[in-house]
Amino acid sequence: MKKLLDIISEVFADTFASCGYDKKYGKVTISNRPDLCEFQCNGAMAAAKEYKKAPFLIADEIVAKLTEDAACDMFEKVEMVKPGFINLSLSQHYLASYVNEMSQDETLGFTPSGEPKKIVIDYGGPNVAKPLHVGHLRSAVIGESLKRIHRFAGDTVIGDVHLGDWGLQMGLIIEELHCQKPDLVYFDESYTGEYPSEAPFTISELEQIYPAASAKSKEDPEFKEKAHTATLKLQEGYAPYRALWQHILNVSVTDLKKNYEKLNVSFDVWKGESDADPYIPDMIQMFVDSGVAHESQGALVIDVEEETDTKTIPPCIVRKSDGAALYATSDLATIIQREQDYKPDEIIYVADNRQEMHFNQVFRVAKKTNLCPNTKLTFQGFGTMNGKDGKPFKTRDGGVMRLETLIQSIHDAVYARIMENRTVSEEEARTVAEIVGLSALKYGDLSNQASKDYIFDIDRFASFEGNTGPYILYTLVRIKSILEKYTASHGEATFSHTVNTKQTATEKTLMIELTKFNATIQAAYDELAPHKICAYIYDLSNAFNKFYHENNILGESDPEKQQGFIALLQITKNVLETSIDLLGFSAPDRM
RNA sequence: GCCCCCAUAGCUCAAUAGGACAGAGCGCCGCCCUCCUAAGGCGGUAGUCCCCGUUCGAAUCGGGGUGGGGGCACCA
Repeated sequence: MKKLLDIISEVFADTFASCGYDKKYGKVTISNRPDLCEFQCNGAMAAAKEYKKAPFLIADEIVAKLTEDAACDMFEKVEMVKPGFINLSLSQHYLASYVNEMSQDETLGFTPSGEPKKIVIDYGGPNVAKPLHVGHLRSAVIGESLKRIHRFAGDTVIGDVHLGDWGLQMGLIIEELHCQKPDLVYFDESYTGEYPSEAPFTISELEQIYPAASAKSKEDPEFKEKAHTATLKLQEGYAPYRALWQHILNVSVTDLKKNYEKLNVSFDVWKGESDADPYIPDMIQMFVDSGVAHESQGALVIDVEEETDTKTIPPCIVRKSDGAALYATSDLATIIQREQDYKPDEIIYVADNRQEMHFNQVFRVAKKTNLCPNTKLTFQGFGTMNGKDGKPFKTRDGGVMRLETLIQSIHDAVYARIMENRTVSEEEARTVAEIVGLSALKYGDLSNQASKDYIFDIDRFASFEGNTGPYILYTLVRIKSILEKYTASHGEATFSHTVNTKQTATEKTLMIELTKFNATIQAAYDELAPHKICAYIYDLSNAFNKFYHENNILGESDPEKQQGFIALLQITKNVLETSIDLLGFSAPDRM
């Protein structure tokens, strides 16, 4: 479905053209003065520059032309104001027909502007054997939303968790296991049998093994050396270590999946750095053969400076002086792997802002060496999650908070709020608290621009008042409740109503708000900006609540008018539900 | 030292092409529940870090400052 603003803009563009002006000045926008009008066109003022003519004269011409044209039944009002604004109000029957059409559409009137693409979204980046902490939250929450928005727009999306499952950390764990459980068959070099299918450790053991190993390696050079050797053996394919590594991976991934599930975050593929490893030798060889790479201080590097740079961007190191691969190597090899496996049109990396230069380097190397000539590489950085003091979010004692702990505290806060003045069973309150808590957490994060730092304030996010997830859910629950009551007395078959062609003020405002859905989703899609969806559903919820207060829906005596109300509630519910799904959470039936 | 990002009401965030009077929420002060969930609605309070410039018009663009965060090759 065409966006309402585009339809109106076309009418205006034609009018500008027929008056002898460039079509481009016909652009119509949402009014920023709702007290004066619903939509506005400022083109006359922009055109005044080009045509050296007073803006109000141009605007007058346009208004006059528009008023005599038939298209004018679209509008209730078209008028010129002061310097050269053209103010519009939409006619009620036109608005109603637009909303009705929208409600019949599977995607609620949203038709993506471009061709469907294939996209890989790289979000997550957890390390195996380490619990998720708050630093993983934003990547997961933002990435998940972007994935859903792209899918809604018809794109094929592959969400990849991109595990940190390779490198020295694995050697450290293996070596520490060696110390703690030397009798395991994996450490018996004479062992020739099958390796057990059961992992020789639990997730909680694993979680304590890594920090122990990491600490030990800092104090004990001999241990570090052994870990290094173990890493090397693993990477060379030494069977017992490979078997052990597989166990570490399995145990860890099972646990990670469980935790991501709590966040309503899921990945299509669980690939990791290890999957890129096989591509590294050939890639390095290609870098050398093609002459783009050169040696510098013992390392193999590729220059990525460009003439237009305002800042110096250092060469990208693709091989350390000891011959080992590093972060950039792995990311480059991953691009090759993705090209081979998926041939994506675009790869979007959702990562901390601090990694911007790293990705900049990687992207430039990839383009320079033709790893992915037809693939757009996008870095979507996100800011730091700070505590109320404005400094990076920490636990009371200054440590890194586990994600589980954070989620639990949100649940508790919401649970307490529900129990405060409700008499639902404790059990129901628990279930509802999880759903509502997730909305608090995700909405709190996503309502901010991704690239900016934000302050994580659990009390504010979990509040049921103001611009919060729970407030949105509350509005949705209220609509559901009314529809349920209506259905109980009128039966299911009554849901084919259409919205009213004569509207009260708040009813019309609500409808206009609904028409903005497709443009909002388009903007969120184009700009990778879930916060625009948050802002939209907050406005929509407010519009609904005002309508709700002005009109008694179930008590309406005119059955036709009431049916119109019900239709309006239906579509409002659909838009809200669809929107929160794009953000990655859902609503309970009651709260 | 060099470079990048950020700066909007007491606090947390918006602002769709450079457009009209910079919008919300929290907080604070009033008013509204015999009525579909008052978890709400209505009204009041208060702001673009500073200076200069471009423009009919600047939070937005340019120049200069101040303050905060971050990055500057073998960590990820």
